[in-house]
Amino acid sequence: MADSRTSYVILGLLAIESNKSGYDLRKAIEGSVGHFWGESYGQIYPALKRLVADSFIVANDAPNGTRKRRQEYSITEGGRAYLREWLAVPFHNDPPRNEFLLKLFFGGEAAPAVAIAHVKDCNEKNRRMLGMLAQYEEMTRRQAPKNIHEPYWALTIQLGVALTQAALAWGEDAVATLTELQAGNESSGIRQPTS
Amino acid sequence: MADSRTSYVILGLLAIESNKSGYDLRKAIEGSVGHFWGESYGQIYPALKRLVADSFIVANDAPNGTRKRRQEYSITEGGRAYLREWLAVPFHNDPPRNEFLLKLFFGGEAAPAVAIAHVKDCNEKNRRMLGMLAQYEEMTRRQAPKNIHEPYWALTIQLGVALTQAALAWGEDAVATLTELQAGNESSGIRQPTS
DNA sequence: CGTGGCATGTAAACGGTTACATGATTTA
DNA sequence: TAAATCATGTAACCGTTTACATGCCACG
Repeated sequence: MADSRTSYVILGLLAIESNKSGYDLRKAIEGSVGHFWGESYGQIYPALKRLVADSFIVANDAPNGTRKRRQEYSITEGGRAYLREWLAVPFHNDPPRNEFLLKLFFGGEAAPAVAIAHVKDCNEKNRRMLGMLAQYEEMTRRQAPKNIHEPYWALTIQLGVALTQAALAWGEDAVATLTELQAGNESSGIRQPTS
Repeated sequence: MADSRTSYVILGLLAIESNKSGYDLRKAIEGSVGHFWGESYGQIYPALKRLVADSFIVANDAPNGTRKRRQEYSITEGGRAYLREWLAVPFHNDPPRNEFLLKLFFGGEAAPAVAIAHVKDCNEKNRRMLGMLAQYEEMTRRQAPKNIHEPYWALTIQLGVALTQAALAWGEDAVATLTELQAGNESSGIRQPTS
C-alpha cells in the first residue's frame, strides 16, 4: 500500500515534472507546497520505495556512475490515476495546532507585555510572508500562459495573501488593544502577574 | 519532566478554573481551545500523572466512593510559575499541514469540477465556523467584566473571525474563477483529465 | 587537497490518535 | 433494568522528525 499523504505529494510533484530525485523532491517541496505541507527525507525515501513497489512511479535506471549516484523517478499512468483518485476524495484537515493562539488564549496568566510580544512576533512573520507571497505571485504570473497549473497555484497564493493580510490587520489592532489594556491596568493599580 | 505542550494546556485550563478531572479537561478543550489545539485522553491522563509527579498540580483526594471515581486536580504555585515561564517563551508553530491547499495546488491534475467541489466544501465549513464564532463572541462578552481573561479570549475569537471571513471571501471568488476556467476549457475543447 | 553542496538512506525517539477495557452513576 | 453518559486508563499503532552515517562530485 502506497499509503499516507507523503506519497500523494510525491505523485503530485512528479505529475507536474518528471525525472526528480528524492533530493529534488525535497527542494521542490521547500519552494512551493512547503508553506502548507512539509516533508522530511525520513518520509520521502521510504515513500519512494513503496511507490516503486506499487509501480506508481518508476526509477529512471541510468546509474552512469559506479555506486551511489542520483536516482530519478517518473510517474506512471497508474500513478497518475491513483493521484487523481485521491484528489477527488473530500479533503480532511487534521486538527490544527497553533501555539501562538494557545499562548494568546492564556495571556491573562502572564503580564500583558508577554502577549504583546507574541503578537508583534506574529506580525513580523506575517510581513515577511507577504513579501514571499508577492515573489511567488510574480513568478507564477511570468510563466502563466504555458502552464496549466497556473490558475490553481495563483489561487493558493491568493488565499495565502488574503489570510496573511487579515492576520496582519488583526495583529496591528491587537497590539493597540493590548497596549491600552496594559496602560489601564498599570494606572488603576490592578494586581497582575509579573515577568 | 512535565514535557510537551499537553501539560501546558492542562496547566492553563487549571489556572483559569481549578477542580477539573481529566474528563472535564477534555470537554473544556473541546469547547474552547479545541479550535486551534486538540488533545485526546491518551495524552491527557498520562500528562496528569506527570504533572502530579512534578507537583505542578495536586489531586484533590476526595474519593468518596469505593474505587474508580472522578479525580479532580488543581494547579499549584509551582505549576503557575511553570506555566508563566512557558508563556514567555517565543512561540513556535509546527509546520502546517493543510490538505485542502494541497489538493487545490494539484488541481490541474484533475478536472476543474474537483477543485470547485473542494472550495465549496471549504466555504461551507467556514460559514459554519463563522456561526460558531459569533456564539463564542456573545458568550465571552456576556461574562466580560468579571473575567480577566476576556480581552485575550476576545482577541483569539476576533482573529478567528478575521481569518474565516477572509477565507470565505476568497472562496467565493475562487468558485467563480474556477467555474469560468471550466467553461472556457470546455468551449475551446482543451483536453483535460476526467473524473 | 579540502570544503561545501549534492545525494541517499536509516534508526531511534517522539508525539499523537485510536481502539479497547473497565466500571460507576444517572435517567428513562 | 437497560441505555446513556460519566469517567479512567492503556496498548498498539502510525506518521514524523531528528540525528546520524555514508559517500560522490565540483570547485577553489
